[in-house]
Amino acid sequence: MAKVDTSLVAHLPLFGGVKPEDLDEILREARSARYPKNSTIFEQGADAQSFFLLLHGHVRAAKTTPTGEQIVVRYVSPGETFGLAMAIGAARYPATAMAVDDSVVLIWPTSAWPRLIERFPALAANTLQTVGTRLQESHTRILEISTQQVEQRVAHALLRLAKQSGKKVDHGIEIDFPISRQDIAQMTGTTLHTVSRILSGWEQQGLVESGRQRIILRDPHRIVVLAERTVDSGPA
Amino acid sequence: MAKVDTSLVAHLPLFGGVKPEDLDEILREARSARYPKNSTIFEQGADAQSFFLLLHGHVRAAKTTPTGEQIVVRYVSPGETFGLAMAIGAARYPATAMAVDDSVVLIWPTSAWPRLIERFPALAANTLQTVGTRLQESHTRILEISTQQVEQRVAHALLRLAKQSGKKVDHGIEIDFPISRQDIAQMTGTTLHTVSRILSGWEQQGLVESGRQRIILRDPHRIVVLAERTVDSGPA
DNA sequence: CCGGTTGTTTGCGATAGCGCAAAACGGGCC
DNA sequence: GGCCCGTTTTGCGCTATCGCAAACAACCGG
Repeated sequence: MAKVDTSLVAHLPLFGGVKPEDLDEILREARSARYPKNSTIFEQGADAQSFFLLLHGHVRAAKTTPTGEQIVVRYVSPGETFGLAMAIGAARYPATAMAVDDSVVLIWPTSAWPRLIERFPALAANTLQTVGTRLQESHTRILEISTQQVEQRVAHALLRLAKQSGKKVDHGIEIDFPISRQDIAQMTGTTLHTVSRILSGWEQQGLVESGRQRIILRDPHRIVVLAERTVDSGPA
Repeated sequence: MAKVDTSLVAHLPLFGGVKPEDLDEILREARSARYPKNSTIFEQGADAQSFFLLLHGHVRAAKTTPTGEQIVVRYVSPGETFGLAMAIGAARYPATAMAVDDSVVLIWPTSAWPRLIERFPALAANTLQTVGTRLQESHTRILEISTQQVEQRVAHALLRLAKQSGKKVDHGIEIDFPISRQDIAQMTGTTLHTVSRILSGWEQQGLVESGRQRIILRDPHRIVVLAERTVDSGPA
């Protein structure tokens, strides 16, 4: 099995307060794997046999209703954990994880978790911190869906994606993984049609440039303004 | 200061895996306080100086936008913790907590948390579990707001309230704390007007009986049906 | 280089739910 | 017992957004 260099992961929040030699021990329990673009890492409802740390690539976590509709729970960036079902005492994954880019992950067996946190309590504290942060973000998202119009929500979503995974390009910021209108719709609680209309509009105003699964923010500042705009009318 | 009997709280999830004598030590760091109905326990944005365990009563956690709109994040029931800002490494409370009933809480200073989890790692593990569960519930809520119609969402909200804080009464289940249409609107991402219309309709069909800040589910079973109903039309 | 597949754009109704306004209601307080 | 205030109800027009359908466009594999 490929050995993972501790120096590559030592700085991650997950391992804060863990001594280097302990880190080595933790990593010895993991294996690494590569998931090609568009492959499924685990499926909602499946036995939660493992938990993951993303090293390279991007992973989309999505939740599906009984009737087949989905929402994107989040996009996972390198350095983040996902599939932490055991942290909440769940035996099954509450969402589906799919690689949106060729991705590399570290995989621990779920069964190792209790022992790991007992030996290295910092792991539990760190995980609590990240899960807590996600909870707060989740509440913010509920607040937005509940109180803002679609256009503002899409603006917020793009700004967040740009912050999280934006790559500077010539004149603007590009979201550096493939993302469709449908995906954005599923992040903002709307339909791909509405997202398409909004982006078309923005494109005409020079706010963004976009194409097939590709979005570049050309004028982030004005998008921020849009995101914060109150419901009342624009320029009379 | 009133001494808290360990036997009253020993069974709570928060203290799972904590030895009785340790529990005693943990409780010694807390003080208890009583908040009368409608009093504010802490305000969004305030310094997170304490975290709380609810012993009696009910607490509403709500988040407010810059423009003054709010959502109800959750209702806290006895035995649950709240105000865990430190768990996510936040210096300020992300929401406002208000007692909806006369309530009694245990209060620990935020500063005690790091020491507590170091000495009693089970606390971190237990808290991780509850925060993780809340995160999942939060995702479920996003899924509902994004994919269901208002009526279904209200149905789900009432069923959850009934499960969490329902009191059996003559013919039905009563939500055993004061809750207004506005509150329900803020839980489901709609307006008090719409909630009022829906409840009026349900009342006529004998599904619920309600009044000023009071709701009784008369026919939970049919409400479940409503909650699960797909968007398509009702009886042709 | 071509055909198929997947993602995007856009037009055009249809409508669920909002927002405003006003009236009715209920309960506690003096 | 009567008044005042917060809550609830309800009517009515409005519109943001959906939903469907159809035409495009871009990429992929052969």
